[in-house]
Amino acid sequence: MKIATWNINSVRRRSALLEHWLQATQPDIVCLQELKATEAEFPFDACERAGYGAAVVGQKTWNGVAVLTRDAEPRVVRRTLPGDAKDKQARYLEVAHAGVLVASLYLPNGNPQPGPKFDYKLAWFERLLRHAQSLLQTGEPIVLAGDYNVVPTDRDIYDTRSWLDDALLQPESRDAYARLLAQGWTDALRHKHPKDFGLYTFWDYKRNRWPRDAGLRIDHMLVSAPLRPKLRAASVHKPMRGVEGASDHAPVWLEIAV
DNA sequence: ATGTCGAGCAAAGCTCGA
Repeated sequence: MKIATWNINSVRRRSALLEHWLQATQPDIVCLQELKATEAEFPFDACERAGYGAAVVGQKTWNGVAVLTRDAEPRVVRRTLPGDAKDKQARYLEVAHAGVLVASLYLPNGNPQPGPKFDYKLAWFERLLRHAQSLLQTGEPIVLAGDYNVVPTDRDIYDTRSWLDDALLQPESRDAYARLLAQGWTDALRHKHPKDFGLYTFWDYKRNRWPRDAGLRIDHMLVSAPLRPKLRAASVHKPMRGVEGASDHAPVWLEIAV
């Protein structure tokens, strides 16, 4: 079984690209982030042509997450991250499919820091930590996939110099991610490539960063203990960053033995 | 500070967010 996650950076701008990519790669489950669209604006038709059903948590202009399932309608488990009923940002969606619980999450960017946006990021992270702990305690096969907006270590970035003040590299952000892993989650991509440098998922549009391969690893797939021994492969679909009209993120995928 | 995208507002170039 193949599961993928992709920060698509506007699902309307890239609906044709999404359709072609689905047809070419055929993952069983796909998590999308940064739809920049409401549910009404979501290209259900393009997904359907590629053979996918879709569940969408959308919002006008910003954020937005979705989960697509091949040859099936997704069974939605929850549409919000628990812990703050006043938080209306579309950043979390949980679906059950083929015996796996899959979450598509879009953690707040947090820039500029310090400031209210960074505070929101850290508060969202604490909510995720609490919910992830309760999910782990079920003992079920679970994948938490998405754009975490965290560069876990200096191995996950080309060079830290121009990013030292960025919210993605702050010690508080990295500490929260480390505490999440310490609960018992496995970072699938890093687990399969423990020593690799150049394992990136995001290349900023600015400053010629894609041609220079000046990337960051911020899109992660965390799997629960029952899935860890079943992990066959995990990788980045890097060519998708180089196509005409690309998102600034490449898809990440993993394969589980069934 | 810079750089490049995408969306929104509204009719063109700005602002915001990333």
